[in-house]
Amino acid sequence: MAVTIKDVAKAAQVSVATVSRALSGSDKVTGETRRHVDAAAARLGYIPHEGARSLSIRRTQCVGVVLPDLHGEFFSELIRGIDRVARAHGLHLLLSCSHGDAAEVAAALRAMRGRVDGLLVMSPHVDSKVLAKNLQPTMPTVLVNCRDGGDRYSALVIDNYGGACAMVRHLAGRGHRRIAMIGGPEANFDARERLAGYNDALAELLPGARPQVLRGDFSEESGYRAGRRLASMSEHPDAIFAANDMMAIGCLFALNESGLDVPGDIALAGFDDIPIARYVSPPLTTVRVRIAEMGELALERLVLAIGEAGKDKHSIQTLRTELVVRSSCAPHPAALVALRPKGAG
Amino acid sequence: MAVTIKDVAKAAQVSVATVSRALSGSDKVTGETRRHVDAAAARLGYIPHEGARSLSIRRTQCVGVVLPDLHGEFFSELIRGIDRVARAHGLHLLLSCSHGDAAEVAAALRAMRGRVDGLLVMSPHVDSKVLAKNLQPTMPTVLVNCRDGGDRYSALVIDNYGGACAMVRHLAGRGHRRIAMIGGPEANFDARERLAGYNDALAELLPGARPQVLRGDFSEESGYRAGRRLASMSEHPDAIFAANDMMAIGCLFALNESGLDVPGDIALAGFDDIPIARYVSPPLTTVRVRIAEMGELALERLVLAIGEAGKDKHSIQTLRTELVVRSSCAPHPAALVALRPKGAG
DNA sequence: GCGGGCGATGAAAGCGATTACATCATAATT
DNA sequence: AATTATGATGTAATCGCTTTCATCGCCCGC
Repeated sequence: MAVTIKDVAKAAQVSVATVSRALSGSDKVTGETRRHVDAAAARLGYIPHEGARSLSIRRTQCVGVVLPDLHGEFFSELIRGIDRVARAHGLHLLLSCSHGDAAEVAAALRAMRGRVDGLLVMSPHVDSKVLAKNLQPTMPTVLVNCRDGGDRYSALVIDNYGGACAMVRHLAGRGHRRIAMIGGPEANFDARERLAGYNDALAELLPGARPQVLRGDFSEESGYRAGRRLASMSEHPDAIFAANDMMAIGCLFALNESGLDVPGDIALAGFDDIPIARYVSPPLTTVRVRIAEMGELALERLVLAIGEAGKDKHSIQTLRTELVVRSSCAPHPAALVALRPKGAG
Repeated sequence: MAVTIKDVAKAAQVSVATVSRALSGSDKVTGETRRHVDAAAARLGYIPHEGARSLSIRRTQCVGVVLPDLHGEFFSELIRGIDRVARAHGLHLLLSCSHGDAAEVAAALRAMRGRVDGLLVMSPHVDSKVLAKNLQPTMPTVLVNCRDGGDRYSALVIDNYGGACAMVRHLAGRGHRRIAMIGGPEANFDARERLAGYNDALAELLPGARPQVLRGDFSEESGYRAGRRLASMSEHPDAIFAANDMMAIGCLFALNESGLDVPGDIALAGFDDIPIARYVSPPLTTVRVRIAEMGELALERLVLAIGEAGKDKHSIQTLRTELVVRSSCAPHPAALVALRPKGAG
């Protein structure tokens, strides 16, 4: 068995209480005693048992993070933001991912009990009932990117709707009329909001245009399939708005394979602004979500909630998005003629 | 305070021991008692305190993961692999990152004591002394991608040397003679090995050629700078081998900006095969490191070590790399002529 | 010289679980 | 019917630490 505080006490010929006091910063111990204890601890290679410590002080210095998945840049960025704040507050991260399964979310939440001081939960597909059932009511919790927590939890949500509207406005502004969308998974909260933004903006800006939505699931593969279908249509759209960047990229490859040039023949836009978006060619016009920042804000919020311990306000904070114009969406040829009759470029 | 096992015991009118037995699977409790206890637990919304449980059973079902950073795809992939195995074994992940600082590594390691059953440490820059000093000797530990652990720890390393040799061989085989390298950080273990592979393979395959190495630090930015310098040379190399993909991509942009065509004017290769490598244009020829697989293997190894508890063999396992040929490295024009005098497409 | 205050230390009671061991009723054995 | 085996339950120790409270010198002022 590893060396415990008792061993140190014995070695230093003092009581465990004194060892505890001596090691945990300056309480009231003589300088000499402290040196004695420190020496003994060092000699034995004593490392405090944080688990026991947590149990005793009822504080773990850990926060739990429950994510739907770990695949891809989105989560990488999110975790990075979370980590940044965690380290600033001396918190450790207990990571769990649910793979989209409600039962796994439940298991993860329960497993966190007694291990963490607070919880960051992102699960765009579970309702608050699951949370209520598997979370102690006193556990400080911040929901990331799902509004379903109702008034029981604080939440941080992306302005998916506004971002989608902005993109449609941008495309329409460039003269595109037939704007198709590749949607995300039906059950996904973000996907639904983005779709709603698309539909509403389209109805408002181009009253005549009929929305055209292809189903996708946020994967590159599904974007590719959608791209094939769009390319094979007798009359393809002017512009394609994919509900996330990975699908946009899949779509891009499909279009290229079909001999369609982006942005020459067709405009293409995504959502998220994952790092890859800058690197594909043409670079992707997209809606930037400051993912790392979302992680930061979420944890800041949680730290606050932990501090307030119960007297928590349950705010919902919306994260603004930002249109990032790159070269995958050129103005529509017709619009070009209309706007610049002299034919620049 | 949250509801504890005592509350359940009181509610079910049995002892805490019985509650414990009833809830933790079928020990020896009457069916009726069990139902009673279950009902009480459900009614109170009891969720066991895993921290206390861990202390008692001396098992946390957690493994600690100490990484140098969380930025980028490499770690994302690594964590994904780790997670896959963790979930298969019912383990949770305690994540910590050291930002390259030895003191932070030390702090992270100490903070893990009593919280985890084993440790996965990746820190290409700290030596084994830091580990020895801040780790209880009994803590099962697997080092990822640093060989410095000596015989005290098990380790998993990438075959950086072999991969670099293979790439040089590939480039030389395509007729390139003046092959430059953009190196990684000097202190980094991987970077040194890749450089060694480059030097040795070059010496062996092209005895006349003088190695040309530019300093980089694995960042896209540093690759960009190196690319500018290479492009501005009076006589630029035939081929550039970057020590990782991000630098290769930075370099690619610099070359394009300078009016050099890849692969027309110059061949470009990377190392790692991060997902982006497929998406840039031209797609990047690179050395694939199965990063997720490395995470998986590392944790598998750790799980084994935890099981064996002390009687651990301290193996060093090398992870093979794999040449991935894409279109960023065309045959050298001279070689083309030499090999295919008829001038095939 | 003596009681009070004070500051350092130790003893012991938690924190919330598990589990060895004791207990006690009931079933089985002779 | 007496005794033992059996099996469910309770009691209490334990995990490694913190912290309250009691104790015990020691110094001070009167």
